[in-house]
Amino acid sequence: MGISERKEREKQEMKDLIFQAAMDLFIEDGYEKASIRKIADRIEYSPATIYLYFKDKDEIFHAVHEKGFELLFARMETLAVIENPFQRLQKLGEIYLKFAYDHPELYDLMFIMRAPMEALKQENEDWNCGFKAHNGLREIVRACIGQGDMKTMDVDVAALSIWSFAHGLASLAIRNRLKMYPPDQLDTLIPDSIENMLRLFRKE
Amino acid sequence: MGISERKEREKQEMKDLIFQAAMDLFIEDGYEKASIRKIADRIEYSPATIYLYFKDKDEIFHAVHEKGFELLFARMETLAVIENPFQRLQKLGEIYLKFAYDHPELYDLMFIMRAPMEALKQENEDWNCGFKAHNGLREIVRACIGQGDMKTMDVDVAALSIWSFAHGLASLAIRNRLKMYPPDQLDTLIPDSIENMLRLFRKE
DNA sequence: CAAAGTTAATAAACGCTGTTTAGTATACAA
DNA sequence: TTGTATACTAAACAGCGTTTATTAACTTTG
Repeated sequence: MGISERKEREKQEMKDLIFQAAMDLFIEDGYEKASIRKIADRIEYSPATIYLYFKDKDEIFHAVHEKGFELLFARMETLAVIENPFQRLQKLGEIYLKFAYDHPELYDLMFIMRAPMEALKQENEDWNCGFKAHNGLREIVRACIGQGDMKTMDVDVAALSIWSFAHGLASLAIRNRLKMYPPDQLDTLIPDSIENMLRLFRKE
Repeated sequence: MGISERKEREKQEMKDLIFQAAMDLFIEDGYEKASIRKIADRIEYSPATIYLYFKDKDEIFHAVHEKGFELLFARMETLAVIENPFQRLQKLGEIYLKFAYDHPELYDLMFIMRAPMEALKQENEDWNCGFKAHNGLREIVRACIGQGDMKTMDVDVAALSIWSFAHGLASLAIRNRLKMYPPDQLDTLIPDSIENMLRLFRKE
């Protein structure tokens, strides 16, 4: 009996359809504009139908947030070919901040907004994407210190510090808190700050 | 004729009343719960009355955000008596992060939420609180470098880096992105990270 | 003092939001 | 063909920020 398989498939296709509409609307106009009703409108179903496939809005945007991590991880794959751990760290920072610059709404959802974390809480799940990303950073930091490219310090301390710095920079920019610097000054100030920070962590 | 003065005074008192209700609700339950209708309820006026004293919700929460900066600046006054610039920087970091820990909702409004920045945009004003706070940091950094307590680097680069690090730490914690570290590990990891970061900036 | 003008306050509505409920078709199984 | 399970939705609920029209009170003027 292939009927239940087809139904399963159709259910997944519908879920994908909803997700894709949510993703598109979100990327286009941000979280505020991506309402359940507009998602429903776009796929030409009623709002109530959405709730047959997703528990609530948080769950939809948790899915979008996961897709964001997929995009970030895809960009990170280029790291594997870099031999030198410190160069890998440098490139990781570049990728991370470029991602925030290219997809501010996605970055916002992944690292600033509350919605996707609320979805985790309800399902009693771990923040696996976040764990994986942070673990990537930690392993690079470990290699840097092990190789003697980075000053001797606790791996977790270094990883948390570097992430905090990068996230601070990205989130201050995204949430419009860098008004004290004119845009053209920021264009040099931000790369300079990153370079300077790497210099401080580097050994010698 | 003292009538117009009295009216002026009453107008200000009403504005204060609304502001105080907004502040209390916000501190108690956060931004989501502090709706115009609940503010109106609390002071026993109709929601429409609020709009006679504030242009919109953003303007109310811009006022709350300014009050937050007042509280932060009050805490910063203890810095003046510290002679050594690097100790002043250390203390500033401590005050900044303690503030974020003590008043997460206020910190959120001041440095993460979009609402108060939207209010600025509409009035075409500058982010004076932010400018003032950042200038305080910059002057301390300038003194540190001038005195030879901090490694030689551009003042703006150092100030932006330190702020980004501190804000990154605070905002990751407030927006629940540090789940990869159990709370008791964070209790030591965060102070260690701050100490380590200061060590990296310190000369010698 | 009464009439006119000004101001403060609000009830009700508008157009949104996320979510739930009850009911209707349709597709499948017996 | 009949009965049941499934997919879907119209309508409603309860909330939101905000605006409009109206009332009530107070102040000024003739």
